[in-house]
Amino acid sequence: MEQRRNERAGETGDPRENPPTNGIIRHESHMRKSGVNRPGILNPDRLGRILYDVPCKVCQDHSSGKHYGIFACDGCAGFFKRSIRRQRQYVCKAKSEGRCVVDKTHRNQCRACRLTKCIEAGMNKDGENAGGTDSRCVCVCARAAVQHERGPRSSTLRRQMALYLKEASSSPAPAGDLNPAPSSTVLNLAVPKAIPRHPMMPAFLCAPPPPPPLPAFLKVRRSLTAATHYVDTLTQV
Amino acid sequence: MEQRRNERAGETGDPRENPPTNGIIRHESHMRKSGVNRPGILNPDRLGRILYDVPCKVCQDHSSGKHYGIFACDGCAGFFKRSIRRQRQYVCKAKSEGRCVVDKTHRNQCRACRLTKCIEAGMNKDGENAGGTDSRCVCVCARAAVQHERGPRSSTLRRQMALYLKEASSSPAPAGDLNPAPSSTVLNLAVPKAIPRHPMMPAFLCAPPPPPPLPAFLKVRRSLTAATHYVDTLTQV
DNA sequence: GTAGGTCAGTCTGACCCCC
DNA sequence: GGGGGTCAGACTGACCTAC
Ligand SMILES: [Zn+2]
Ligand SMILES: [Zn+2]
Ligand SMILES: [Zn+2]
Ligand SMILES: [Zn+2]
Repeated sequence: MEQRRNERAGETGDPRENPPTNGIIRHESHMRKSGVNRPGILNPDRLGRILYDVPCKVCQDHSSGKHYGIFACDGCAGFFKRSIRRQRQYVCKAKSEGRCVVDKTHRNQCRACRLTKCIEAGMNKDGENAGGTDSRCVCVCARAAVQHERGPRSSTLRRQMALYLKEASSSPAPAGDLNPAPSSTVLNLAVPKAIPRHPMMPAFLCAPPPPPPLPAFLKVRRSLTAATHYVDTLTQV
Repeated sequence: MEQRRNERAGETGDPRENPPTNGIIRHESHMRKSGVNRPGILNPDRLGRILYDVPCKVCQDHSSGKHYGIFACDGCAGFFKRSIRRQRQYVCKAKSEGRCVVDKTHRNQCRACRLTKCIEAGMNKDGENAGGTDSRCVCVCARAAVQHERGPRSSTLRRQMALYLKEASSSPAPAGDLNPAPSSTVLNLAVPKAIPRHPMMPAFLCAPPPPPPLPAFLKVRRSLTAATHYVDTLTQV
């Protein structure tokens, strides 16, 4: 039988035609976010983050300081980080191959050209010795030496741990019946099993792939972003 | 002070360069999905859904039957539905304005041209009397008469209801202290308040915008998709 | 001050239910 | 058979913490 899904190849993501609602709303949405009480959202001390007079060297949007060696906006910085981290290989699909416009309005039209421009503009994973000339090979060739990851923040870990402990203590048994007692599961947190894991990856975040009694916080809302990266790294190394 | 976020305008979403992992994995991911036990995932009776010999009239991908009047793939059908439903207005950003290639590999490059091609190919919101000639105006002009929405499926409502009842009965008080007793909240489910709501929208899914004691299932995993539509509709009518 | 982390918001398309 | 709903997976960028 044909496996249709295997044929797929394209892009996926967010190429904003309708970006998230503006900041004010985001602010509010943060305030009433599920349970987590985020500390310093929209910290007044940091409202001057954006350098309105210094353009992003990649897309000419307002920059937010230097990123990877050049003045860049949050968008391009994040894009570059993700691309390197996940070792993305983009392909320009335009007819005029590799000549797509990369400015604030078009930067999400072609990832290949955006990344190329990032590199040409001098972005460098080391954040130094950039300049714009021969700083190539950051993403494509083997020299890419992916940037170091730090794993979840301590605050995140604390929050997830708290959440897990709370759940473990409240619900006697998840649902099934062949589950080990939750108490033993709690212990497992501190006693990492022999699961191969990324060095930066806190042990208890390495979910045992098969077993059913998954700790709840491994299915965090929807942002397994970090965890996903680790998996990528693991499988690719 | 400048409200930077207000300036934003672009696209956001999934323009697949790295689409979700193939079907087999999706299948498995469904099987071990959080709590929900989805009934007939990958139903063997429906594996013949795809018409491998009939191309999508929009992008030439394999079609899955007629959608909105023409043979179309799931992607184009979904794209058309979302565009109409949310009354999206796309703008072609290419230099050769409005002449972007729309095929399987390029269909996510330009939403404006994809929608245009959907319409030109004869897609019609009524799903009938199409043909490809004068069936325009489906999205831009007033004749668009957005398709009718049905609201969440009964099965979904049942699931969410069950989930909510379970939560309400287990956890004594969410976390705060000025929350009304959960029991009263349960009652609110059956006794819709005077909140203006979409006719298709089950009353208890109309979250009271300001109050803190939000029923848990209003923050369902991440798929408020349907609910979002309703909000859109509400504000736009 | 910049590196890396977080996560709400948005989109895509395979797959499902139901008339 | 096709309409509409579902939702995992993927991405973006504003904002945050930490070194
Ligand atoms: Zn930029
Ligand atoms: Zn390009
Ligand atoms: Zn198509
Ligand atoms: Zn176009």
